[in-house]
Amino acid sequence: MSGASLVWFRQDLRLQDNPALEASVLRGAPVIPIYLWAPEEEGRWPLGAASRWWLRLSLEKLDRSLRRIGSRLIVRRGASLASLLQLRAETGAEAIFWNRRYEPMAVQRDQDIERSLRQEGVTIGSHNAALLFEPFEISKRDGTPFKVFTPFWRNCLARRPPAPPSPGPAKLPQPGRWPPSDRLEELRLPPAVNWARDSQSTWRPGEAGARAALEKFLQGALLDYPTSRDHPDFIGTSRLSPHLHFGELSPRQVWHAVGGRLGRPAGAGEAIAEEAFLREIGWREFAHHILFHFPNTPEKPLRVKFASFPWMRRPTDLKAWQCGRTGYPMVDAGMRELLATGWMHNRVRMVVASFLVKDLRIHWWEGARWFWDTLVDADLANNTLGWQWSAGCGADAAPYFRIFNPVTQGERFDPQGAYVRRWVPELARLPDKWIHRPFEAPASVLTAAGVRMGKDYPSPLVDHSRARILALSALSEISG
DNA sequence: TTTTGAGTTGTTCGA
DNA sequence: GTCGAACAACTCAAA
Repeated sequence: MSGASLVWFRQDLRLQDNPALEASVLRGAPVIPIYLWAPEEEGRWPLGAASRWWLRLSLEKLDRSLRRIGSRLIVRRGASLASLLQLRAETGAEAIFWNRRYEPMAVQRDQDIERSLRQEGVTIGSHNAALLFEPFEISKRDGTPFKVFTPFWRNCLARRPPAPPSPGPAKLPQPGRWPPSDRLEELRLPPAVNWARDSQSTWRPGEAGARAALEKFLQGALLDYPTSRDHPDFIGTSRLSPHLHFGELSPRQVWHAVGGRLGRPAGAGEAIAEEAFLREIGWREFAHHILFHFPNTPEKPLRVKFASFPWMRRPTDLKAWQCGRTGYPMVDAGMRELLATGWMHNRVRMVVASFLVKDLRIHWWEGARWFWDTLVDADLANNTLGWQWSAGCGADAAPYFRIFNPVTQGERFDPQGAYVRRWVPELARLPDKWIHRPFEAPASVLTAAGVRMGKDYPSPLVDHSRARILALSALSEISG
């Protein structure tokens, strides 16, 4: 019999629709599933606290699922190449399979590893589990990558649709003897401080949780998605982002589940909703496309003239933004939701991002870094695209004059103030009229609601209309 | 090569 | 209260 196959799990923590796993089964030899913990190989972006919390639970679930089909997950700390060579020596493995990643550090590392292992005579198989379309297969007519979303997505939709997802293996062939595994506790994944108090009740990491979330979304919120996705006070979005990031669910599964629902006549409303939702999956594709072709965007603006933008250094204001104490209820509610649950509603992400980069004129890096540490769905491609877009220096960036007004956004998308009341409880007793602008409320109203401005709730860090004008003039400095 | 139309998510002002 | 126009100039994609 030929030597065993290693299946190297990375951001593909699932058994279904997992091409690397399938390839290893097809090979016919014993299969040894492994996970390698090497945060120092992630460059400037080692997993943040919220992601580590998620990863810990997801790995546990993966191990349990593997045990149900006669296998298990072998975990190792330390440099990936060294671990792979060590595992090969211990098990006599002759082939290694993995699914591709697209972050610049990971691409480089994987290439190096592949070269070294091939020299050792190991068979390597790398597959696509994370994207509907490979970034290196999509290009404009002239061969260069797209930089605008709409033509990019049109091009994707005109292609052969992604293959249907495959079911997971019913059984995995075991090796005669299992190599030793580090215990998950030894990786010290979850942060010492349990900052994610509410995360446990909000999320169900792992493949089963991911499929349940998808199912729930398809049967519930999808139909109203085009409008309800903008209202942060109830669950109008899919909340699939962390599952997709860790690969507990594949975009192919989402694509086919959305398009291929049985027993429902596809009315016009449904078609519009499905299209709108798949478009968001398209943005995820686009973010990976941009990151793959412009690998320095996590640190450098895509539009080079932004390199000279006069960003401000104001650590106290940054801290206030992080803790949700800016004096703008919509911003503060979002930042507190993030700290409590490891997630923030998309509409609110745009509001808080605009506030940081336009009202405070703090560098988008600071926002990107904070999101990286606190989001359970932190994803280098999405995070980079989102922050550069907000700052106006990225792909398809917002026009210079698009500066969100945190009060207007609150009144439009959280008209009853339910979202603010939930996350900024000290304002809960304010009437709707003032909930998004407590700093303008008459003294009597504040007293009646038990709010002392500057004590129970902070006065605004900046005056928005003034900050807006300053942002516009700063932007005009770098144009022309 | 040149030209043309278009580009996720907004705000404000004045009629 | 509602509505349309103005808000830069630039870059991108495709004809």
